[in-house]
Amino acid sequence: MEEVKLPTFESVFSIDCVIFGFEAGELKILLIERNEEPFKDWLALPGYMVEQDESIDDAAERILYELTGLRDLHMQQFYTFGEVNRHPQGRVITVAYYALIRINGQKELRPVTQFARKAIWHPVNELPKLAFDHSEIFKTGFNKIRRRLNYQPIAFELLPEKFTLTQLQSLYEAVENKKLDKRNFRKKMLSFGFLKELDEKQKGVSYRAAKLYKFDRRKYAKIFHNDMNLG
Amino acid sequence: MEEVKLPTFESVFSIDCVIFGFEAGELKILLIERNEEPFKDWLALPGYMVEQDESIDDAAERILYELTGLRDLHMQQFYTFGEVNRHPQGRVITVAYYALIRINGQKELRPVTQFARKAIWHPVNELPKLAFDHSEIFKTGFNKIRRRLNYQPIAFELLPEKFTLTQLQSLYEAVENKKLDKRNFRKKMLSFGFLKELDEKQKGVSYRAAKLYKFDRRKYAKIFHNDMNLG
DNA sequence: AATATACTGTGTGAAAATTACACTACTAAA
DNA sequence: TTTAGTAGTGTAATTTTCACACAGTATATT
Repeated sequence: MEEVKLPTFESVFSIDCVIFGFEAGELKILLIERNEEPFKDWLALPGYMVEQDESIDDAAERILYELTGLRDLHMQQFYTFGEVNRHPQGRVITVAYYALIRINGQKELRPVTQFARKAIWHPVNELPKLAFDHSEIFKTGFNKIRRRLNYQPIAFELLPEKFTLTQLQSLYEAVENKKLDKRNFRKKMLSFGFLKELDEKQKGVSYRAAKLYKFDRRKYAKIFHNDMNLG
Repeated sequence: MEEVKLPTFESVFSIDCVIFGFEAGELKILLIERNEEPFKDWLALPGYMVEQDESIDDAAERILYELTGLRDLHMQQFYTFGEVNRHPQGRVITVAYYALIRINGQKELRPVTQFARKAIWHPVNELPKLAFDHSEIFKTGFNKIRRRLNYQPIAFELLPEKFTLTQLQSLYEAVENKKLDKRNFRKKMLSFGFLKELDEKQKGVSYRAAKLYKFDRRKYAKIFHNDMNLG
């Protein structure tokens, strides 16, 4: 980082977002390329300051939109980072949020402020060093969703609306970073009863097309008041 | 609440603590009686502002000590509350922490600031309305430890160092609010292998004394890298 | 010393869940 | 029509969970 004189400020709150996506069998997160000091040109989590008159949940939505152009995802707070010197310009306590979304080739990622030069999807495996303590924030968030995957229906937010069981399995394998047994996985998933088999098949593959399924949110809610146990 | 003119302030961070204790088969939390506006004379969670030059973890320790006289407990952050109007005097975002401790009859609870008149243990079942949004904070914290009880060895922080299996069971029953089967509970607990049977028995009971056990932190760490599954 | 009281400590069988494991069926492309 | 590549399926062994009841023992009471 260059030596530049920067203004300092008193206590402020900020938000940082860890947004997961799944594409080509690979788990990715959304990063921005910073266009301002400090850490100009570095990759960072989308994050910015909370305004006086907005709740932190609202701030998270706004900030993500401004830095990446993404809207209307259900973000969820997961941890607050409050070390004294985590930000070089002053005291900044940041509340970290995560969300999981379908990566949508056509939906363009376009920051609406100058603060981010661009937003990109980056595989979680080969992450470079990120600005501030963002590497740590990412790691904490990844552990969080890794655990939540097994008792909350978050996998379906990462997949297209219609998906094959193999896609679902490969998502679990990517997050848990281990191979699962195909027959056992399918048996268990279907036994929950919240997957709806469609009268449709996968298109555009050069081999036997698989059946498509949908996640049935209503059935899920009926069956589980809270948890599913994929332990 | 009375109509009093109060100063306002800009953004500040605060900490609120949800401290659980277990006594006489009952789960309790630590509350203070406020001695200052707003919510003077109300019961509240121990909580106060974070200073400029302390991390939030440090602040949590300091604040708990100042308001209750308690020290050296391992608190853990669990959620951050950031609604705009949660505090009548200005914008206050609060990071909530929990801890579980042995209630120790002889250890006196004595606030070291005038801000709290006194600190008391209150059963979690019949909680009155608390100051600010503290009822909500408590509820969130209680749900958190209810879940964590099943995959982290937190129960042992609430019990005396030497405890009987029946005491352990009644703690689980209090937190989960349901009866458990004695034989199955003991079988499963012992099967983990981290309870050390002592050559000692319960004292001062007017019936057959039960064996005492200790939680063996070293064995626990060896056996579980992370989790135990009491599902 | 006998008796009442109150909790401790223990085992088994049935049911359910988890695991390991391998081949045929199908589709598209060559 | 052949090839390449994934889809889709069942069973048996093992492990885990669950339901369930009574004799043993320390103390207090008479």
